[in-house]
Amino acid sequence: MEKTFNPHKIEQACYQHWEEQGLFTPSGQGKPYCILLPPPNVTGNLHMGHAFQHTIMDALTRYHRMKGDNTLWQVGTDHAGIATQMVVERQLNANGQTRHDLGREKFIERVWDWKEESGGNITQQMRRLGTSPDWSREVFTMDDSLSAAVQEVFITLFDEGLIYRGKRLVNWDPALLTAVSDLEVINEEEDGFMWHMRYPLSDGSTSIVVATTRPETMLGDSAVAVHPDDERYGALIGKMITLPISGRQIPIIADDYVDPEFGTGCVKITPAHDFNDYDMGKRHGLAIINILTDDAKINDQAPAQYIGLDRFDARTKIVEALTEQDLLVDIKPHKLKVPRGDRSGVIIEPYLTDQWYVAVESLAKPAIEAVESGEIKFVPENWNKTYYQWMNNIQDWCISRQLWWGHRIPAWFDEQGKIYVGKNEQDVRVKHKLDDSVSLRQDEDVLDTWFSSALWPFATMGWPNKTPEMDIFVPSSVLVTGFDIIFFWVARMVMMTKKFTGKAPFKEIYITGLIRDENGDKMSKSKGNVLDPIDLIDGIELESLVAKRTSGLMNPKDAKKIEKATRKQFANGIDAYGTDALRFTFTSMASTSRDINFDMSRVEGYRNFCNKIWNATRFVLMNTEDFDTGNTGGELKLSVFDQWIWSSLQDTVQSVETAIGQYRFDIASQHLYEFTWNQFCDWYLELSKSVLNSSTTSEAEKRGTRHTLINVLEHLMRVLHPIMPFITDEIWQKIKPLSVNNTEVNSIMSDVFPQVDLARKNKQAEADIEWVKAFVVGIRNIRGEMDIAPSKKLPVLLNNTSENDKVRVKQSFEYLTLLAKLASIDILAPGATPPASATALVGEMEIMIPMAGLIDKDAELARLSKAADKLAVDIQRTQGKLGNENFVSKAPEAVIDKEKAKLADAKMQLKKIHEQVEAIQAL
RNA sequence: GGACGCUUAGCUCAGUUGGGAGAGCAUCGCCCUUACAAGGCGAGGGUCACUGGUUCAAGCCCAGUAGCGUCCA
Repeated sequence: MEKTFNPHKIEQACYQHWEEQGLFTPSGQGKPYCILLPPPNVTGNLHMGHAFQHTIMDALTRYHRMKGDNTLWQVGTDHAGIATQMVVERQLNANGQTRHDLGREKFIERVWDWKEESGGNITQQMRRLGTSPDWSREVFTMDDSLSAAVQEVFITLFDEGLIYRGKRLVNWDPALLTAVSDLEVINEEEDGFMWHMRYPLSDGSTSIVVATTRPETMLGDSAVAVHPDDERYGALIGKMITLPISGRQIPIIADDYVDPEFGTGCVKITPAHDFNDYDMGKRHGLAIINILTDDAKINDQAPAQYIGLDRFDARTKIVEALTEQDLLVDIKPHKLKVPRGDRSGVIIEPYLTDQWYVAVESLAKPAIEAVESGEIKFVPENWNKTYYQWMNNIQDWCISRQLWWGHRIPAWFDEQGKIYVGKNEQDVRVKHKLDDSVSLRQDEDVLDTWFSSALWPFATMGWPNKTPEMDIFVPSSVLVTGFDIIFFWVARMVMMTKKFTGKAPFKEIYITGLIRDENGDKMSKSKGNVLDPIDLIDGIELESLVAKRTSGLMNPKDAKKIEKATRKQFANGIDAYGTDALRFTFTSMASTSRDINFDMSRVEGYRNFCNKIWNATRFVLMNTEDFDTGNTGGELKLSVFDQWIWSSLQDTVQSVETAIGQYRFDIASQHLYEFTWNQFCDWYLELSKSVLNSSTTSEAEKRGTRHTLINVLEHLMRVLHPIMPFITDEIWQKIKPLSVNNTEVNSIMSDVFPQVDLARKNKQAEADIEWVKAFVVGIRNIRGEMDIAPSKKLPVLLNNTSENDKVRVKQSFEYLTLLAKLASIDILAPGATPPASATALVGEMEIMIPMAGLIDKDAELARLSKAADKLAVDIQRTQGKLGNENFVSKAPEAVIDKEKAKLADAKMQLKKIHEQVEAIQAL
């Protein structure tokens, strides 16, 4: 083995082996365990959030697989209507073409070509992360099987009256010319203005001033609203206004939606161009006047001079016109939330169009009940509030998109506009008895990508066919996802799965935190703080990192700032930390908090952890490879520390299992780290040297320790495997032949997770080793504080020893000497006068290092005085408690006893220190 | 405006049913000790945001204040 762990050398070959051997497919035996991968966007790249969640899903998958469950991680990608269409359109644009030049059919062929060539990027990146989904079941939301499910669901819902067509306001992207979902609209605060405009009353009596952020929409105003209780305007309610520019007559209405404090207290109402105004318009029966075209230009509803103007040019012209007519009262700077399309970046318009909707009310009810009844549990539980809040205010779902790429809506219109829904035109004709004299035209629109994603839990299992998977893997075990898509995806899956299978889509929903940068900022391209998980695995040069972060920015002006910050933070680029270190970092950070600030120094720490494991293995192999480990018989004599490490391992396995059961991967990771580094490496390996390198230990003892070395390590690799798949398999391949594990499987991932063996628990051995540690630490302490070189071997005297101490000294002599670097250990006879010494306590036993020639008198006095101060504080506090009548009468007995013991111990220690101080001062 | 969350060591974070404040990284000192300098040994470092309450006892429970954040409208 090389001296340093080199992840790059092992990972890819290891993964290839797993995949070629088909190790990711469900065993077909045992309890079903299933995780559904939230299908990533086929155009996407693996980002830190994916890497984090995929690590958790993979750890769960590997753990359950090793526990013997029939484990399926269902994988696939989502066709991402807009994103994918845009990618391909951009390629066409580069050649001076548009999708219209190709026509719909040819364009869709081009998209499929693109998907075949480049659509697998993210799944390749998942492989780099070591994930173990069943690739043989990988699906794509546009596959025939899923498309069939989409059609079936659409037709059923339509036939039941739960899908309908309606004209209402939607989020309209005027660049992409499609409706978009709320999820695809980013509302961010931007600087704008509030224009105060004067509207004269038709009777010429007076005028009122309205305030708006969008003056151009006045062309579509159909009322002015005031609060019914607003005394300023009460007399005007019901009067008419002559709208400037268009000259239309509109009423002044009263509605308590109006906030009298905001602006002038008068609000212009434009039902066709604002969601709130639309609702108010419906309440008051106002005209809905659409003044825009699909691409957000002024349409022919407006006076001639404005027709065809872009919405922002129209704004300028209108403001000018109002100024000329002296109707513009004021322009105030104003911060407002501006909705922008996340793909196009343009401002989204509320726009009146014909769309398809799902009536969700009847679907929502069972979905709410599924959580209320505990059939589905959120982890952490608190997220169910967010879920309820949304589900109880749920709106009908707009499912149509004006795109070419996606599941085309299976609806046909005849010449009168009557709607027929069916699988295809033939099916529709048969179903509705339409002969060829009726001409039918299919709806041009496609379905929202989330519509197919909502069917993921059962469509991936073969629905609408009756398949074994439908029985075995529905409901799935747990959904691992971020809170940002509870509404858009999670809730919809629950509704659809309940509706079409009667079952829940999953039993638990583990909501992970969101990965942010080390300052708590969201990672984004425009901030230039994005980390690519693959770069953390493979490493990246500074120049490449700068180039990557500054290219393709929406706002190229940010490049300078980003470059500067990047050069500062990553002066030497990023090291190659390897997949296992990255995964361990993610699990270590997976606590219950909802924001996770990703700290690069943690990755480095866990890379070092990998190296520690690697080197511990080197040590174990050096001492077992060419030796008898007792596999083929021969007496095994386990030392106290052999028994202790086995005992300690049981606790670790138990803790890890408990933590995983509660989705506390941070706790699981901490136990693994602590055991591996602080117990196994720091103590056990050191202790083992006393047996292995000694000429006085028997062959049976050596065999016992070698046996323990190799087999504890072999167990440990299996416990670590779910989180660190590569290094554990690599090591396991080397050490397994030397261990007692005689499994036939050819990868650790197919082996079993170690079972807690209570017979290996050994309280006596644990207590003995705790005593040894206290002994050794006591001496190291003195050595460290007195600056005594580690190479200097020390003579040690023991005073005030109990029988138990004497037994332990005898038992542990070899390794005490080795670990504490001792020259000798002598037990003082009772009543003997010890020489002046530096001392440490193990219980009541005093460990004494004679000062002569070694220890400075003043330094030792200072050390003792510091310890005495600490004890004095403890004693005072404890005495105070025990002196408190209320405490003694009301606190539980156990707590009181504990305090008493604490006090006695501290007093004993302090007494000894005082004796020491006296002895040394007397020198 | 409504809902939720956060504030613990220099930094990033744990802290179970209330009962002696923890980890990693960073810092300081000593050490190339035959697995590991990506290491070993030792040390220092906290008014648990603030105020009040409940309790024998509060980082933890309750009320309020301040600051920060997210989602919804």
